Amino acid sequence: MLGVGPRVKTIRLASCYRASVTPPNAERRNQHSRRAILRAAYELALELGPAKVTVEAIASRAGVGKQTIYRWWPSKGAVFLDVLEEQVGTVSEMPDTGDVVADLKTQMTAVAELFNADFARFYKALIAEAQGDAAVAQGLAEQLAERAEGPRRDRLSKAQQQGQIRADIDLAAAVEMLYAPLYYRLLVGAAAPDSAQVSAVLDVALHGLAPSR
Amino acid sequence: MLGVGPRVKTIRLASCYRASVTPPNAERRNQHSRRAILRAAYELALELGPAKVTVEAIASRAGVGKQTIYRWWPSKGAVFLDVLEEQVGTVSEMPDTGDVVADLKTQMTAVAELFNADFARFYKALIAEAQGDAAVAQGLAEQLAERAEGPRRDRLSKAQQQGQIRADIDLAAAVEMLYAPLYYRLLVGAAAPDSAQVSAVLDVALHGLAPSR
Amino acid sequence: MLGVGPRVKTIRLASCYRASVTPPNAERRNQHSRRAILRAAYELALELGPAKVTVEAIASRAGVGKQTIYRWWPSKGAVFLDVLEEQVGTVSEMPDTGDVVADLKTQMTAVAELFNADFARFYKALIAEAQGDAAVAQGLAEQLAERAEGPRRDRLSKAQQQGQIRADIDLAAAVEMLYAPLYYRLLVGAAAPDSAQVSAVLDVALHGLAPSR
Amino acid sequence: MLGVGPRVKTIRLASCYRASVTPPNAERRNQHSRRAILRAAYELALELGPAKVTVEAIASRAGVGKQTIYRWWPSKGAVFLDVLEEQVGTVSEMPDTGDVVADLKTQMTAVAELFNADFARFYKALIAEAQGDAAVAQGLAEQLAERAEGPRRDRLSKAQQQGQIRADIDLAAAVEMLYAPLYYRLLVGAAAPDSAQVSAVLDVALHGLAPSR
DNA sequence: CGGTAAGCGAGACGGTACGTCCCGTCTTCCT
DNA sequence: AGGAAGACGGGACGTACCGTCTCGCTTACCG
Repeated sequence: MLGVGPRVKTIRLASCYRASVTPPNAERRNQHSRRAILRAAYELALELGPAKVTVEAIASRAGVGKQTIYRWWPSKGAVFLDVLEEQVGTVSEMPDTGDVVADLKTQMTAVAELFNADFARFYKALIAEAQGDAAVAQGLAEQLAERAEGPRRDRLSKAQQQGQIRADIDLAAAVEMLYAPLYYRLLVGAAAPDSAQVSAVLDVALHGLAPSR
Repeated sequence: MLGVGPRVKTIRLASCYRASVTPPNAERRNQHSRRAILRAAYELALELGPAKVTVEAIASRAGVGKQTIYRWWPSKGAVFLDVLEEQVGTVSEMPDTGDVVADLKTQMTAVAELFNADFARFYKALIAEAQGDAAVAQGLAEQLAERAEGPRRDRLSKAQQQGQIRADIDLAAAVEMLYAPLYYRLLVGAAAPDSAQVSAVLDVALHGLAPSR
Repeated sequence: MLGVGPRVKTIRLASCYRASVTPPNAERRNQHSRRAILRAAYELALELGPAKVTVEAIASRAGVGKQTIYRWWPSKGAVFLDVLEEQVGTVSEMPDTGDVVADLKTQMTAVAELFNADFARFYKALIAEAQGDAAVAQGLAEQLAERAEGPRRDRLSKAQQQGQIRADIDLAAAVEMLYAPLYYRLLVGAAAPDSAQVSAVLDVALHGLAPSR
Repeated sequence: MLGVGPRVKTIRLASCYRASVTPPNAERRNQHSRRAILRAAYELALELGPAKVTVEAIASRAGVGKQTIYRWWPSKGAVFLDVLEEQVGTVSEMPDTGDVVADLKTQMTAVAELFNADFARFYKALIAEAQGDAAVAQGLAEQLAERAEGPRRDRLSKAQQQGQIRADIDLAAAVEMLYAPLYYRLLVGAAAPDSAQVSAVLDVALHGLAPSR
């Protein structure tokens, strides 16, 4: 019957990456298949919308065996995470013209536009996936912290040193306040993020809610 | 003999047309079952974590036929939305002591605590569900807009009239800036929201990033 | 909120068009599973009686996924038909001692006994299934014609050539007359078939109703 | 919840008719509903084919509440049995012209025609139902014995007394031999019964298989 | 330079959950 | 009280995917 022969190569370890005793040899990995899988996953997320992408559909679209996916990624969400890494390079850089307000406006607007584009469907799929898969959640958080929040915090830090920003500001909180509204609208809001929102947020963030003395 | 002839496969629902059907008579609805279903859905979301709750488990836990769920809700997410409506009444009220900053701190801290409690797992399940179900997404957005953002905006509006807040502030943006960081951490951040975050956010929000003249 | 909008109901499969799909690869079929399924179906038909056997019970008893049944058989009845094919070999052979009357008595008694044994419950289940499934009905008829009636007709034909049976007899009708009473009692009669019935039938069949000249 | 209030009026007794402690008052029975139910059951059996008729469909077609069916019949099969009683009167009479062979041919041909007509679908539905419902099986057997076999046996008996049939014939077996082939073809045969079959059967039955001395 | 072991495509397998249909019981309201 | 209507708890249906497991087939390395 099925299952005879040498088995139990892998030990289940749900929330953690790869636990096979004989991991696949990465050097022999077929890069063509890898790219086809990432591409298919991205396309399908755009086409079908978040949460309707299946592993079988990815494999089929990529012209790949299902096992090839499971050999290299522990879950569908992990594939999505890899896709993300390839897609978001574009907006993770922070411009630096010397004018921090202008730079923030530039970059926040770019993010808002990204969240309005096709990419939004994919990103929502990934975040939904993360709610049920701790490894994906962690990967997403790390990606966000290192690739997105880091440069933003650095930019604010520089501005702070230049005196464009108050010295006693908690920069992490500042970054969250500036960008979280964009994520909020993406994930739970009725409206999509736009440049009007960016302007309003920047206005409040710069001058504060308190009336001027 | 059997099985000869062309293999057939039925087409996915969506590609067949749909016809409306007499809706169930709401007056005869069994309120006991309704409550048992909402209760079971909430408990299971807490116990199993987001994305592992099944309709069958809800029905079984509630001592109810599956059809009774499908009769009254179009999807699992819709059940979650109804649960939400029953659960969040507690934090949707906005205190009004006359001191808007103190009130915000009180209420934001309450929300942060809620997002740290069991409720967080449930809320994440709901938001994940919303990514794949447009009706749930819309319901969630409406719930948020009407029950949560509305009172908050109203409170800020009153404070604005009292001169505690600048007159030229976009209140919707302000509310988003204050609360979005909490949602951001709940859904995508590495850390959970806490009172330190609340303090930092309020500090930035009140006095702004710009250095005092 | 949720659930507003027109209630919808999906249309029954039959009214949607069907599309053929790649059939499974018969070479890779797991013979162990196949046998376990046939065995489980037979056992359950005996234990639970006709019409209480479910596909889920067969799959569970066989230690098999439901899909493995649906992959290889179009319906529960088709499984039963395959079981039949494996079970009835025993009584489909026709003895040939040279004395056609003795041979008929031997074989008809064997059939009567089969219809009194556990097998009867199974056979009734199959025939009931056939009433609602044209493919099963056809398969059953073919099985009967080829495996049962054929050899019987052949035996009578040989006897006819040997002068043991009138030359102008319609052999198909003769076979039906001899065996149909057994099926009749199995399916609709109050009493079960027995050797007394066999004797009575043979007596009438041999010498006819008409008084001797 | 459901099920509070006075309950347990009826005791389940699967294989037996009616076991309510307070049976309904037959005098107050709505004869209009009764007829509508029988009529709907018959029509649906013809239209949908055997085994696809549901109680809900009968109730709906008859413009009747489901409970009205369950109040007066223990099962769907019992309804079918009642329908049968109304439908088969026509062919249960046995003609008596004095010529038993002619009479048999007349009546067997009538039965064969009935089994070719729409009625066949209904009758097959009933017999299929009987395989899974002992009460229906018993009712069917009784109906058959009393209404069909009885008159036929009586006719043969009379012919026997008149010397048209051998004195030492087992009349029950004779009746079975004559009519069982018709049922056989109806239920499991490939071909439908017809007048050619009737003639062939009568030929064999009258003169026997054995060669004339 | 031919053997062998890995990655690969394909897809069958044991499962779980889906959303639907229908069962037989029940409750409500109407006649 | 009987009946039309239909909500209810339950259970089976046939389908979609899951993640695991063979199968042959390249393909690249190694003896």
